[in-house]
Amino acid sequence: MTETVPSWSDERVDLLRRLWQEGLSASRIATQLGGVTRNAVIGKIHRLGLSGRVTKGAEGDTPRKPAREVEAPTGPETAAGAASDSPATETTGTVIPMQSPSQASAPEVPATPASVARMEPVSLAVSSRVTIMDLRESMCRWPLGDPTSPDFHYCGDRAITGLPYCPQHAQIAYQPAAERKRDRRVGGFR
DNA sequence: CCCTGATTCGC
DNA sequence: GCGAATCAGG
Repeated sequence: MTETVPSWSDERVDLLRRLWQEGLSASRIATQLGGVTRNAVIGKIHRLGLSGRVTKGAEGDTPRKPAREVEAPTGPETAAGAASDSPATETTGTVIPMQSPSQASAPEVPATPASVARMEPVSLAVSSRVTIMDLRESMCRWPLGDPTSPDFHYCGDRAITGLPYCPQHAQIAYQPAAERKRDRRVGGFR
């Protein structure tokens, strides 16, 4: 099978854009895309020019940090690098509408997870149903409920590092042979 | 320790 | 262009 997932196909880039715009973290986007790390996602985000999701117009003053200061010439020439820092005018003071007019397929309110969570009153019967979307590397993947049901979700608790399950479910999943030894009955499992 | 994004730089 | 390594922070 030639399941090649080489570069950023249009579909993947599109998905990346939407997920990023929706506020998902880079690691989660990477997990969902598959085959890429969060670094790749972040790198692509920057290359696409949509870095820095603006959530707060006022504060949130994030001073640009050097991040990597391998060799510092510590000379007058450093001004050259620093001068070319502001590519575009920042701090316009205007709130970003970020509502593209050509944004088809958005006739109604998109109702992003964030907005839903915000307007969450008290009428949420199910407490935090961890779906496949919410699953992360360090979350317990113990399935709960009927996989064919829309109610299906995962445990979602903190998984033991290196294991797919939380301590409780890992205990169920990995029962020591020693304990089963004396409890072993003839003719079948269970 | 878990996570987040930002940046640099070798490929 | 890509992304691992790294940085810097919550």
